[in-house]
Amino acid sequence: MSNTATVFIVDDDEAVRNSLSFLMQSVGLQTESFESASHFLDASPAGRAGCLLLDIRMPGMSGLELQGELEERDIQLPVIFISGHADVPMAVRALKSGAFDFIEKPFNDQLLLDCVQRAIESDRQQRASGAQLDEWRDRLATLTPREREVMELVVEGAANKVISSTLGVSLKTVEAHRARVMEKLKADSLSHLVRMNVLLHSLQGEG
Amino acid sequence: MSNTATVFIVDDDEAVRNSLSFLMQSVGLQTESFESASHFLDASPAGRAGCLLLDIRMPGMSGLELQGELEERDIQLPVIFISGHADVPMAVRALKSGAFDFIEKPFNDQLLLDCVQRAIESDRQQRASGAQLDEWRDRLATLTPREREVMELVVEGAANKVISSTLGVSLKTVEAHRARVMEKLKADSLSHLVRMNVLLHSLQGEG
DNA sequence: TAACGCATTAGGGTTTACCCTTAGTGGGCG
DNA sequence: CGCCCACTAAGGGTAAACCCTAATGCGTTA
Repeated sequence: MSNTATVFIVDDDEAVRNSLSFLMQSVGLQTESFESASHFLDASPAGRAGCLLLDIRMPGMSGLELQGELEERDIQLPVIFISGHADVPMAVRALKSGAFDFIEKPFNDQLLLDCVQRAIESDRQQRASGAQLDEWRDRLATLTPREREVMELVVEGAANKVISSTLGVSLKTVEAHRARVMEKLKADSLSHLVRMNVLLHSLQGEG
Repeated sequence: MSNTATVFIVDDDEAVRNSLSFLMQSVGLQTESFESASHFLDASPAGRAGCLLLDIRMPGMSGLELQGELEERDIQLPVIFISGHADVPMAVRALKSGAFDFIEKPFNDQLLLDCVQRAIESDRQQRASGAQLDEWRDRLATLTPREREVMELVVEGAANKVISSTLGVSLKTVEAHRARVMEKLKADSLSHLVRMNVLLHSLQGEG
């Protein structure tokens, strides 16, 4: 997996791409440039770490449309918009759609580099916590329907006795399911189990 | 407590204030107008529900400065900026500082009303969950230092035996502290206790 | 059809948590 | 000084959770 941070550059103007790419490489950042949104999407950047420098006004798919498409495809990459002819509504829409920043040309080189570094760091943290959540989701997927049912009641704070009467099964059955839940989820304690679930559900509701 | 949603209007232009106020009242919204940021702050809007329509360019304290001051004072009110002479950096700064929206004059009446309704609804939900968190914080404050210490270990998943050796006290003492923790926090189960803590800590880290 | 995974039940034993009562010590306060 | 509170600790009992083993029925799949 290419986990090295990459600064993706999408701009229809070759001079701009080269300029940005040069600037990024001057501080040791790895870059990949694309002349259009569709070229970028074709390169399937899913799973790649880093950030995206995106021109907002381009022939074909616009920057805002590409941002929407990335959202659609669950490709989480911090997007820094760069535009020379931007108006306020554009900037507002971009930021409300989750853009990391919105920078006007001409820009200050150092400010852009700082912004890129923050975006990359943000992406890194996002991926770190995301990886943990993915692992939990994978483990959760290995539970049988019955086990998941028992788990939910356990997390809600129900005692085994309550769970057994709720599900209409014996106490011993609940104990068996519960033990398998703890084992499959690699939860070493009840609090661990509850924390997993709370964090999974809270992020599930947001995203 | 005045829990009715109020649309606060802060603009140095009386004509604009009247116009906005009239528009809001036309759909039954309660309004309060202020000619400057400081007048608004003097009215101590802390705890009031609703949203804030804020002109970005005013004599004295600017809209952006007022937004910062509200943040400083922990006054959480969705801010909708309204400006006739805004540039992109202003809008970017406002939104990155947490503004609910940023609207340019001249604006479409219906769009602004929709925005205000969304802001009020957002504020309502924020307050609902905030009230629960405040109650938990209050209960947490009633714990003695030792009780809090025990609670943290319990939440981390440590068994009483482990806690007793960690703190260097007897098992019985831990049981006593633990029982008082559950009682004071009105936690009816271990999962309840863990959920409280996770939610409190996750929001503590963000805000 | 045989093997497998799944859900279910069960016994027996160990460990842990929970509940109630009692009680000693040290600190701060009226 | 006496009182309240935090912290400590104990005994003793009940309930719940945890661990290991074992068995049955029921679908699906190899």
